[in-house]
Amino acid sequence: MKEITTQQQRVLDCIQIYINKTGFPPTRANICKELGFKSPNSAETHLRALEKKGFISIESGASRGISIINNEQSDPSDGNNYPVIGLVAAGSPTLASENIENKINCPNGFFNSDFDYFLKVKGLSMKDAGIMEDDLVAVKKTSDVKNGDIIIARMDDEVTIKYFRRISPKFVELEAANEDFENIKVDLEHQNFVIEGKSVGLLRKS
Amino acid sequence: MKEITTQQQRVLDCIQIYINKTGFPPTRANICKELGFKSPNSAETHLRALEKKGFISIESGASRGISIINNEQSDPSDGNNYPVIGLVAAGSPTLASENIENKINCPNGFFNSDFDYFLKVKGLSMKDAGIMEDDLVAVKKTSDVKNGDIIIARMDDEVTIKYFRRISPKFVELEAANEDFENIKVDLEHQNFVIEGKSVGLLRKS
DNA sequence: TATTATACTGTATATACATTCAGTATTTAA
DNA sequence: TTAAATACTGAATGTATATACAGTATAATA
Repeated sequence: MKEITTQQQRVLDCIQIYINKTGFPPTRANICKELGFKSPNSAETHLRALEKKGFISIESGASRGISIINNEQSDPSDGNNYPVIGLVAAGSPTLASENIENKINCPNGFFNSDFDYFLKVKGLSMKDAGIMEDDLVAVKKTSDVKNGDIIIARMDDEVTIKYFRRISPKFVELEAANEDFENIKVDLEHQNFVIEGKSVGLLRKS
Repeated sequence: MKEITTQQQRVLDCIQIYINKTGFPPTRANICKELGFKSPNSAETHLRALEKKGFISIESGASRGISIINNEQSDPSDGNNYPVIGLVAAGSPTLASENIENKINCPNGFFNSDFDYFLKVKGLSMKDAGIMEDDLVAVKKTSDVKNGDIIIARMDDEVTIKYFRRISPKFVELEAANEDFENIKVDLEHQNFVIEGKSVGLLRKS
């Protein structure tokens, strides 16, 4: 992160205040009015400078397409706000902001174990375990899992939620809770297999 | 705050998710793309309905001028305590202290609808709906239920959770979500039948 | 010394967007 | 049983908005 100038800071503050007031970012004209500029290009150049320095991102062509980049590393669970992450076929359920759909506030000790995020389930592969489409599974990040645990695993960029079963020192079986799905036998030596965490609870909002 | 429809809830969720992802609200076209509408007017009318009902505000003429109105009055630190009531074969799920197993603290607006208590489920009659033994169903006390709703009903002191279906003015059918259970046909004129409430969410603590 | 970044005014324009109008169909209240 | 609300498609339009281009001026590099 490079040095920010006084004027750029004023523009950045102006954007934040505008969002707080209205709920959406300002246009170039809005910024000009707030800060007394007489040309939209004044705002434009400041925005480009702020983007270049990494303080904001600008979506090309989109009106009001400004978003402030938050460099607070503290996030994932700030206070008791837990991120909701969509389960997509490809890509890992990282806590990167582009994967976070929203956040849910939970009191301390809401589930029997602490947890790190909610995973929004796609598909019905665990329906016999009572896990349905769009259910939110409370996931604790850990690789310490036991037979019968419901785990979130990643194989070659594909993320799945399944029952865990160790069948030999070098083999693991992932069992679906749905007779329409076949079990997956994982060769730990020759396959790219990562245990992201395990389910410690479930939330359904309907 | 008036009742929100399913489609309006989808639009509202879509807006929130879009803001969380991008940092700014969607256009009508964005909403159409997300939800599969083919005309921007589909989004427009939903937005007007949501505005009329007080869920959002729209700034006239401004692009992306949508902001979600947050009316959670109480601060997050002191959510409400909701009683957990055991579903027992006999006896009604009243809020009498002898029926309350414990209490669970939930922030306001935790589920999409407000609710009155958690019902601890016994048995697997609703397993195909993803409701398993010992699950906690968030129950809203109401008799205003539609076909397909999951309701909590009482017949002659026996409390059950089932799908609701009105089959004629004088008959109601209670459908289990489990092929091992038979549907129950209720004669409204000659049977003692009370709708205690409906399910608006679910919580599983394992 | 030439170059780059900062900090503006002012004009212009393609397009992104809100918004209206005209339909169709279904469901729900009065 | 008429009216209103819901839930859409499809087309049209004025304007809100991003963004490029042409300047001017100062301070900070290299």
